[in-house]
Amino acid sequence: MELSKNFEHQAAEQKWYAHWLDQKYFHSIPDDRLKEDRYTVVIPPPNVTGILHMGHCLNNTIQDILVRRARMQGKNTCWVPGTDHASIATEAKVVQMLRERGITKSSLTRDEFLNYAWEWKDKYGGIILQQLKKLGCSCDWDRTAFTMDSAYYRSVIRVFVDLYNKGYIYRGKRMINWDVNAKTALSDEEVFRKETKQKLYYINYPLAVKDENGNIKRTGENITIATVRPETIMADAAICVHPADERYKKLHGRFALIPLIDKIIPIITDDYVTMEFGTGALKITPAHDANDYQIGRKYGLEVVDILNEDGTLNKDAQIYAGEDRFEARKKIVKELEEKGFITKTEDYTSEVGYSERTDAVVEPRLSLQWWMDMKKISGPALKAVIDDEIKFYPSKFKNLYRHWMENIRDWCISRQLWWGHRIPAWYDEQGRFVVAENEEEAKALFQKQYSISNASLKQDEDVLDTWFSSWLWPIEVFHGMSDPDNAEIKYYYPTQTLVTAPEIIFFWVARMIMSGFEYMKEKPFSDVYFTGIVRDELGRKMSKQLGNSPDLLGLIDKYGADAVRFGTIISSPAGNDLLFDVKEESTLKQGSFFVNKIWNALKLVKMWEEKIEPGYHDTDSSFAAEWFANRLNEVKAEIEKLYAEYKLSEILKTVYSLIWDDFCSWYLEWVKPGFEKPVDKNVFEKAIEFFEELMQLLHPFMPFVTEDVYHQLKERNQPDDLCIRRFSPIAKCDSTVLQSGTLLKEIITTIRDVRNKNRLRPKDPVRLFVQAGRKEVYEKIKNICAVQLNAEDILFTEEPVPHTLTAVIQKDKFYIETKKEIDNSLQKEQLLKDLGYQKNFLISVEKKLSNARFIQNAKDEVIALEKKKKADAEARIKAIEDSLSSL
RNA sequence: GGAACGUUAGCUCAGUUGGUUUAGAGCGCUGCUUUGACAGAGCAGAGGUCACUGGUUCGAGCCCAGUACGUUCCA
Repeated sequence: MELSKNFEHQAAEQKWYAHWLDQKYFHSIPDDRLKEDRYTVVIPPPNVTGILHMGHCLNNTIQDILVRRARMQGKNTCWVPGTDHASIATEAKVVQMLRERGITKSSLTRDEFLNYAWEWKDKYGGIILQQLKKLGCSCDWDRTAFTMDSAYYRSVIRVFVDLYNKGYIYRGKRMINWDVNAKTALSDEEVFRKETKQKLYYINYPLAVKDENGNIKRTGENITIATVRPETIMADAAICVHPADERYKKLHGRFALIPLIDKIIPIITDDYVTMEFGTGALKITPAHDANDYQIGRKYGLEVVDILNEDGTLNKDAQIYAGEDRFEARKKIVKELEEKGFITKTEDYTSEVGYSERTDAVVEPRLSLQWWMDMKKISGPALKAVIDDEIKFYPSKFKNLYRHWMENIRDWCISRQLWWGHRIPAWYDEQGRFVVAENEEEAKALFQKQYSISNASLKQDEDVLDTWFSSWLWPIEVFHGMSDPDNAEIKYYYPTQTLVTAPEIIFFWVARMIMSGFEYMKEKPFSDVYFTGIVRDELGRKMSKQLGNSPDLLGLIDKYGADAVRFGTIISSPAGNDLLFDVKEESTLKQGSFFVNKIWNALKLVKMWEEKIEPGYHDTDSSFAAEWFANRLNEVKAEIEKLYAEYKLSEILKTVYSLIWDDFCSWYLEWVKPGFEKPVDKNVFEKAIEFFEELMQLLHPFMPFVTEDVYHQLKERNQPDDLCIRRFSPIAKCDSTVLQSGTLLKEIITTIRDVRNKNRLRPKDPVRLFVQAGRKEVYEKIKNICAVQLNAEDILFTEEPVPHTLTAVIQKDKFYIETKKEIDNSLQKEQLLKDLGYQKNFLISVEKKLSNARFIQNAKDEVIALEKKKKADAEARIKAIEDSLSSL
């Protein structure tokens, strides 16, 4: 069959992906393979609203590499795909869709809205899963899960009820991130911080004293505080200074008055205050700042909330009620200025939180929410990571994890949204509540707890944080919660490797570990591989906000999925961030060039097939095959080690070089038949065999081209596909053969260089004389040398050969005889340069060896090595000097 | 402000417990080579006082301290 000029990626991708699916290679069912012979991975579920960006591409390519390799190791391999329901993002999408149809959310009932939401989800949700197929991901699509599948939904509710009954979940008024436009609590990851220019206002608070009768009198003095939020002064509960701050020592325990409203507040001390910032005096506003809230709790300060849920001031503010917070700020500043309270205004830039969804400035707000007490559940999860029962790659994340776990804070799990798992709390008209899986049970509980039969109950309007469902992912994708102890959960749990982004180490990874120990009494996975952060060529993090993620599907279409996978992995060293050059697409080009190289090597080898002549034996190529077989095994052993450390980019580089350099540039050139020469059948078959193994090593990284080439190499009977071909065991390698190969390469390179430098054209024939100690080494490689160097003859000599070009390789001397005029000056220059290097080197070694303290302290083998270096250098110097004198 | 990590060739990175020839790779760059696998190529080459300053050591890219810069996370 005629091969196309280039690899046609579009057709091949479609063909092979369909074939793999058709053969059900990605489908796993529990079987009798041992525990160590199974490999399970659960996908970090992308948002159901998501579309493929670089982060997904990196993350899922890595998973696919690991999974494909495991499959080729003969393991029962199961990669579970799916999506999460992404409450906030999805609800926003649905609201937007409704708006386009002229419907407002407020005009709908909850059920009506949810109908629209499901409609949206069924129509547009999960596009990303289709995109993962384009990338070649070998997920078991029969297992596609969704965090709001009905069984999954029930499990989340059951977990909530269970944790509530254990006393881990409570309802409380606490500080949260509040989106004043969407009127919902936000999790921290839904808040993004932006450098924002602000003004820092210096405001005088008059000092006051209280007499025994509680009357307040101004002292006539002031204390000046600095704030960027003057509109919140009415909510101040104290002024705080550093206990060691000399300026304020005399004010400890005194009082001040809030300007404009003349409310008296205490002056307290805490070392939280930074003396150098502003005036060193800090206003404490517990209701409107998270840190101030902590201080307020510590000292039992009053909490005055002056904001409504839409960000306007309320009546407790006493002044400017009903005004928006930023309008109120302007007016208050004006009034403060007019009344002489403001002493100074400075420009000030700091990070301000904005809602990812509405871009509103996030308001720290006290709000009645559901919380989870994390200290009660975190213990085993911390221990498992500290003790390396769960291993982190790279391990630096262990510290980060430990720090977070040791300072863990309660988790706000409620969201003021409709799309999600509705909180199973039921309230009566008086606000009393019970937590139960359904209304019927709630009624029974009310009866039991409050002796009220048939209470009129209303379910909580809010839903749970999406992470409160995805933390059950490794369990519930196998129905371990909804159908405990079923055969699948017993077989697949715990999973092996979790591949995820470091950003969600707390939100997701830590919580999965906690839920794993809580509900399965066992870790959810053994290894966690954290990918780098994807950045653009300017070093900026790729994000939705910046819109600097490339169009992956466009790139796959242009360069092919294999090239995209190559480009992603090659620029992603383990444990480091990935700088993806979107502009030049340089690594994608490199990937597609690599595909082209492989394709051309295939064309070359296939051409030989027709030239096979039975009975023809090419003995010259036997060394080449012997060397390559050893080289292959050497690399296979290296790769094995690298996989154990998840050094995937290193593996890809190694295989790339093995294919391009060792196989194409050396091996194929060494066995290539001469012009119009026949081909030895053995040579051809060996080449095919090596090619197959190379494709196999590369397959996890570049599945399409490798599978295609595998089938081009030979006619195959089903089910002989590369995708499921078992790796052959790694044989020991013969270092003598490898050394001879290195010598051969060095000879070819060096003599080519000499030819180059002396302007000998490749076609100009030469004769080569070798003056070497061990001739037997040369017997094996000399014919290859002759062909590669276009040498008419290779002869041994005991004496320098006059009127030749010379070269020194290792300890051996080479004389190149040519009919062309020889320019000795170049030769001399080169040799002198080399000689200088060697002499300097020798001096440094001799210095070491003549140092008594070195001889005294260094290990024997180190000394022996230095002595060998010395001997080698001396031999080389002698060889170079001999060559020089023969010129 | 606190913490963690990093700083090696123009760019992106390797460099294993300090000694393995006065530092390696890929890409880029420079020169040469165009009819048989591939110019999306081949062959060769140039390019680095390992951020800085001290210290430990017979010996430091590697260990220690400090400085500068950068990134991330937490406030």
